Amino acid sequence: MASRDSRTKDALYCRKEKSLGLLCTNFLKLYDREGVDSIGLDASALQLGVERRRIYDIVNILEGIGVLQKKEKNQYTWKGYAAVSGALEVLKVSNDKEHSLPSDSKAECPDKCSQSGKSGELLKHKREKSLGLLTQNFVKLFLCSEAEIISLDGAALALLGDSLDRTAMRTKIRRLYDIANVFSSMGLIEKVRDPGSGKPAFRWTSVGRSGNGSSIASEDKNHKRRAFGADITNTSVKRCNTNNALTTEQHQQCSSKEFVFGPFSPNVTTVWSHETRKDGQIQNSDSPLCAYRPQYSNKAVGDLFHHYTEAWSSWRGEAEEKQQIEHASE
DNA sequence: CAGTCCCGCCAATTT
DNA sequence: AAATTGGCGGGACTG
Repeated sequence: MASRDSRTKDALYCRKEKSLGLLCTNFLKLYDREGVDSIGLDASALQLGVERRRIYDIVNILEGIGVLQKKEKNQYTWKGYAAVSGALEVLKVSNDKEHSLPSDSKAECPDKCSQSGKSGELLKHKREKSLGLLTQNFVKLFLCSEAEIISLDGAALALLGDSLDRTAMRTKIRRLYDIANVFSSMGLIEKVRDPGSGKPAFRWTSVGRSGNGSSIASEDKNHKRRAFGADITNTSVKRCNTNNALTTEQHQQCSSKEFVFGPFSPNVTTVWSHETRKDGQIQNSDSPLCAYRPQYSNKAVGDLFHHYTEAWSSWRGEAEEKQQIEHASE
């Protein structure tokens, strides 16, 4: 009922300090050291100074990339960046096998969904809307196509299957923002401007895409989001914190303009975003699967699907890195 | 004003 | 029943 708010005054509060991306950076920094292999959610929340809920977000996304793996209640196993390459490869393959767009109403569980009788409409597969699955599907969008730039709107549209529901779209996009922030903090993607519409979009930062290059490109070499002076503990004023009056912590203004984008190269080829009002510059291929094209009431989705089918014949040489997929240790 | 996305309510699951 | 998980989206914050 009554909510604690109206802190319109002394808010020395900086939103960026509470961002999921920063939290992720700190989380990773906290566990990316030798000797670590078990992560307790309680400890994480405590160490990072955030509520449990936030840890779940980070953990679920990270697990989708293979950085972590749930061990048991409250416990996750640290797999590290090294496991990302393998996880990404697995995602490509899995996408290869699925011959239909993943949607919210389509299950893809590998096991037999022996759901006999019993109107199990209620006991829906919870994975359907999990952040983890969304994360993986988002990755597939980048890895399984030639598209260089993808906007969250475009991704949401594609991942949504159809249902042009305004509400569903908004919710999906909101989730995508979370994932994008985490990925950005890890350097997996970079925010760019859609040259066509000028709207924000993301680009996968060469990790897993054509050309082996190297596993996980940058883990911590070029972070634009500066962390705090030296405190991993992200304890600061909340937007509307009642108790827990912290002393006047040294609040260095984090706003200003200090975005240090690396040497970008405004070089794009394909654009994934609805409203793509560019010339028919979209490369057209003649994949046999292009024939199968469900009637999406939206052109954007159609294009997206086009890219998917186009990607079917892309990865052929998968026998190059099949080593880091294990999970032997505990 | 258009993007972002924090925050935490509360439902679903698990213990 | 209590404790964990984690959808979901209102609405505050940017730029």
